[in-house]
Amino acid sequence: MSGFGPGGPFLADCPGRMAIELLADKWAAVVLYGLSRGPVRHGELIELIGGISRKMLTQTLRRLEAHGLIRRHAYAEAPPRVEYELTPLGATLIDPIHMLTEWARTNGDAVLDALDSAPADVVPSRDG
Amino acid sequence: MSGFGPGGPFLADCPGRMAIELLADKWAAVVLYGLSRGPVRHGELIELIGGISRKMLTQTLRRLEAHGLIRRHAYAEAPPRVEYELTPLGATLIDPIHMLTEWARTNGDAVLDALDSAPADVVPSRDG
DNA sequence: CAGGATCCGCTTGGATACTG
DNA sequence: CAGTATCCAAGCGGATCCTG
Repeated sequence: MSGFGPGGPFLADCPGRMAIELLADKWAAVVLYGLSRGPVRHGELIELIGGISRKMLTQTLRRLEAHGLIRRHAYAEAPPRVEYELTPLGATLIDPIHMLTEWARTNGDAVLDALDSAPADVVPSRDG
Repeated sequence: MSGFGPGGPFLADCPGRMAIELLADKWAAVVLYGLSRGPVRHGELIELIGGISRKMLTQTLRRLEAHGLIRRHAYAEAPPRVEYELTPLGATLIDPIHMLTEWARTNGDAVLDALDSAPADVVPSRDG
């Protein structure tokens, strides 16, 4: 990160931004985490994750694949079977993601508590 | 996370999702990181981050404030001065975010390398 | 300087239907 | 089953103008 020296921008153009933008995606981290135990099929991921459409899943998988984080393996069978798995590079992201989930287990209640005493016009999906 | 037992969805409805969605935002993590050294003014954040519009910054700040991660302090002066700082709760998120930046420093090149040999129709802003 | 209000283009993302 | 293509509504996000 090159730290932030007084006066200069420290956040733009640093590699950390790439990691942030990689996960600044509704589904990227969730999909990666879903693959953390081993190869999973397309349909399995749909059920596993819950709430994601096939379109978004495919789109997310393609993106992660392009970034070298996952690998796609299509079997020439009928009916077709396609499995996705983490690459060694992708596997290194599991720890940071896991830290986030750990954080949530510890501080999740505090966040929900804060949301209760919030104006509610900033947070789209609370009660509705 | 309650692990994932065979058969049931493991990702929906777990507190980890909240943390993911909290940071699954183009600017949330970046703003938090920008505040990690102490109170910063609105205008300073604009220059510090680089690329964010005032509208998005304000919006992001409001959201983080609603989640109890940052605190807003407006001084009754002329010209107006408003500073933002992490709450103790928000400060606990710095470590996980820092892990991501560390990951990027280590694996950033590998990701960029993978992007080079990618179809390029999946990754919006590479060369253009 | 901080930030609300408005307008508007563009992207996001779901639903559906179709291919292999 | 896995994936694409098309349509379309909703929201994001920038530019601009205005207030305190």
